[in-house]
Amino acid sequence: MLTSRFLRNRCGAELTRAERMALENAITDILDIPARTTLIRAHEPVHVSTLLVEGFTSRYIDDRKGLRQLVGLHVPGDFVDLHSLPMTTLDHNIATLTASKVAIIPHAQLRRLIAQDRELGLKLWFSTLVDASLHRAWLFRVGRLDAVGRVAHFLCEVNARLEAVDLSDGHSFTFGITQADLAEACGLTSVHTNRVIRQLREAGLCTVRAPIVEILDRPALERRGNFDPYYLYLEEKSGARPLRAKAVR
Amino acid sequence: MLTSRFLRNRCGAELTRAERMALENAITDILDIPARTTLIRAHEPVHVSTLLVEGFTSRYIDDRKGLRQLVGLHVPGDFVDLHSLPMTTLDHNIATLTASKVAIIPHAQLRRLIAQDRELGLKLWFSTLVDASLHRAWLFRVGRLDAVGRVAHFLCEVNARLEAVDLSDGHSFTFGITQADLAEACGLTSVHTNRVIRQLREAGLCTVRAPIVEILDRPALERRGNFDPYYLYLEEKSGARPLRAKAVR
DNA sequence: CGAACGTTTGAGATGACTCAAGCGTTGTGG
DNA sequence: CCACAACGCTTGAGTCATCTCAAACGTTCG
Repeated sequence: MLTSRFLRNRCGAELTRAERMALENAITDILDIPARTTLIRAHEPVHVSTLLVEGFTSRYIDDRKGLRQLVGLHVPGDFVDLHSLPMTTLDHNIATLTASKVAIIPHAQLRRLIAQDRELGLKLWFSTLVDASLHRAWLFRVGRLDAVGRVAHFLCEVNARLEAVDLSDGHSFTFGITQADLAEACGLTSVHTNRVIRQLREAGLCTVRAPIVEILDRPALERRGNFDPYYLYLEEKSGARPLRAKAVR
Repeated sequence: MLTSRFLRNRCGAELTRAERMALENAITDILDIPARTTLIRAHEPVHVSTLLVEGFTSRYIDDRKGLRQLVGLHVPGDFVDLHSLPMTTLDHNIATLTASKVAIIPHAQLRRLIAQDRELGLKLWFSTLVDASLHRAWLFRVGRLDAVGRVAHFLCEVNARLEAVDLSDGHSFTFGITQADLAEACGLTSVHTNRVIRQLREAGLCTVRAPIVEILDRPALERRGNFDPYYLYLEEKSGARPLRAKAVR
């Protein structure tokens, strides 16, 4: 099923069978998109939402001189532009990084689904908020970590997200982006990113080669990147997530 | 009215009189909170949402060594934790920067409002997505701008947001945060932030002194910070916002 | 085979950091 | 009402991480 990875393993927001069918039936188009293709341009009105089925896409913001900052990455199962539903136009661009397959769901369909099923509406809302949570983790990464830490944190995140949708076994995964992409995501230059990758390899933490990333020492890599997966809102493998304390106030 | 600044001047999402009244009536508490007080701790379950009425609050993430990255700032009129409604726990902490007044609305009330009024639900969703949009702009700032640019961009943002809620005349505003706060928001050290502020002053762009920020040359400051206010989703002063092109696909 | 693209490496420049000290307010208790 | 502690701001000097510029190398693909 095209939607089978959407909200997979997301804590408390997993879709019911009925919800998944409803979403599946709302799909009006399935498209194959080549790598490096812009899907959505900032400021232009949007009337459909795009569910990523295969491949990787990025959100990015350009400065006046053409320097680009990646502000988000999407993996299969993510809605890349669900937020266009309440917002109607976006503040950033969305483009494929690798060749991708996407499913199209018109906003009109989504509005109908939400009207019929309030729970599904809340889950869609939830999924856009996970994107916001990712943004915050990216801010932490870029604002507070050194270059090695940033790349380590980023790779830990991608590994965890792909693991949640069965595209990583936790130790290696296919990730066909360039070092320049990695650099744009981490706020580094591609030259320095290259050196960072070498350092990670020489430290025995991970290897990044062509389209394969191998995590050699996951605990050490997570430590180096100050990585805590809480922000991904994934289901804990061992039952309920530990709720640390009682309510505030 | 306590809610009068919520979504004020937000493009296409301004509340109707009825919606505002409904929200106002859902408030169960009004609290005065001193500066530097934690409102919400990451990972703890939340059952109410908090609307900021006066003062400034921040969202932040700590690393293992206690280094802090601000990942968000809230000004009067912002819901600081509306996203706790679909998410139930947060991935980050929220604390006051200055003495603040907040209004409390229980999640149960919000759920009731959304069930009664789908449009209001979409507007609440919208307001959480503006936060996400701010995160993206912060990522761009921290990932792609130099120190002077980051501070310039940040001050432009605060000025524009305060202007939208009538707390800035566009040229100066009260903003009682420390240089250390500014540094944590921009991914800099406080020492360097101090030097940056001097540079901005000497270049005649703005002054930051005690609780007052003065914008001396707004166009130049916005240029220096690569600032484009689109991402704030504010109402254009002169009628409709220019929609650059037709729909995608 | 050659062009295009991505990766790798080197050398030098520089922006931001660290450490350290001094200064100016503000608030508080003797 | 003064003294002093606490806090935030300011400045200097030296260091280091990352950037810039430049060139070489290896694949892939037409």
